[in-house]
Amino acid sequence: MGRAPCCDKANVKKGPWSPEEDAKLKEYIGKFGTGGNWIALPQKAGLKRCGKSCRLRWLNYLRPNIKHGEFSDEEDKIICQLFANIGSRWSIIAAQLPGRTDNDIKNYWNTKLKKKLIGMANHPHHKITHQAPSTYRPVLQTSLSPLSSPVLSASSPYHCSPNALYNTPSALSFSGFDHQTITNPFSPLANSSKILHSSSILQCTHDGHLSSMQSYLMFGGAEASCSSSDGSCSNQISHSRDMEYEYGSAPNGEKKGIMQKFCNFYNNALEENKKNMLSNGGGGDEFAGKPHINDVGFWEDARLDYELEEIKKLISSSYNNVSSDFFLDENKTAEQRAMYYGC
DNA sequence: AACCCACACAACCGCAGTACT
DNA sequence: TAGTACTGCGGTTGTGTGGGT
Repeated sequence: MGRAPCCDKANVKKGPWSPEEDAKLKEYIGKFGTGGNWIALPQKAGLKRCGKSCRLRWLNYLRPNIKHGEFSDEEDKIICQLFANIGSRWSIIAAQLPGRTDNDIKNYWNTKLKKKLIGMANHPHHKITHQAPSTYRPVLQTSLSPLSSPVLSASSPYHCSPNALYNTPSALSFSGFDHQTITNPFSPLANSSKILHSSSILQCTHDGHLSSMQSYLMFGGAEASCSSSDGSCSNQISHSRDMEYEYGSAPNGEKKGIMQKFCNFYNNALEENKKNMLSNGGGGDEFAGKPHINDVGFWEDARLDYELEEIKKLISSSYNNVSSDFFLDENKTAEQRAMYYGC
């Protein structure tokens, strides 16, 4: 037996709110507050709405100091920074942006910001082969091969240690059921709602080439998090956890922070865009006026109420270690990984 | 002018967590 | 301790609108 519905579905109005309904709700809450009981509120306020609907309408639209309209560059930065670290925890992200709601930010991310970042990553000059030393991130380079290109053929010219195993990030996406094809994770296909996620074990041959040993498929959306309560995704995930992990740091032992990579990625995109602007004679610069991430105060003046460590603590039940387990973390989304790859 | 499509935003749905009895 | 009610959250869907053909 399922749980009781929160309201009588047959007798509640659905769909867009009318100005009259808005006024009623505003007036009632103005006089009496929510009373800590959203379920009872609509009846008291004379509204034929579900309590949840009233709550949403109030929180996302009617309550005072709600900010609507364009997001500022500053807000963009904060959203990107937090998303790269904590993922789609919109309520936590919203807590850093006064006047913005989680719903607002979620919509903004899904409709604009994500596309902007993916667009930056798709820039022909931003293939990570230009940015990542092939000696320690061979797999990442191949992950950005053109759509439908054969993946990791025996002649792949990447340097690696003989017999070392490499785990390809699970965010690498298949464009179809052909598991021999790995698509560019920045491609629109990787952004479609029904794609396959893959994870492969790759082995270095004695002559220093990579060969594919084993692949795993994961059904679900591009941002599959396998958070289903029935644990149906656990099989695929456990494979990843068992794999040897080879590229968590640079050969010199330097730890590459996620945000440092994202900053490099963002800045490179900015620089390339400027160069293109100059060579093309200007016009249509979507990044015009954007601050440089290395600029003094770029991040500093985006003061957050939560320090990163605090946020990590907040979400520790879901994420164990943001940086060192990045690729093994099945909760990382395609966009988060895209940021990592792109940097 | 009519139709189609893409986009942005609002709203809904279902689940998980928490408080209360 | 178990069951229930309620809230909050994140993912998804629905709807209105504007642009292109």
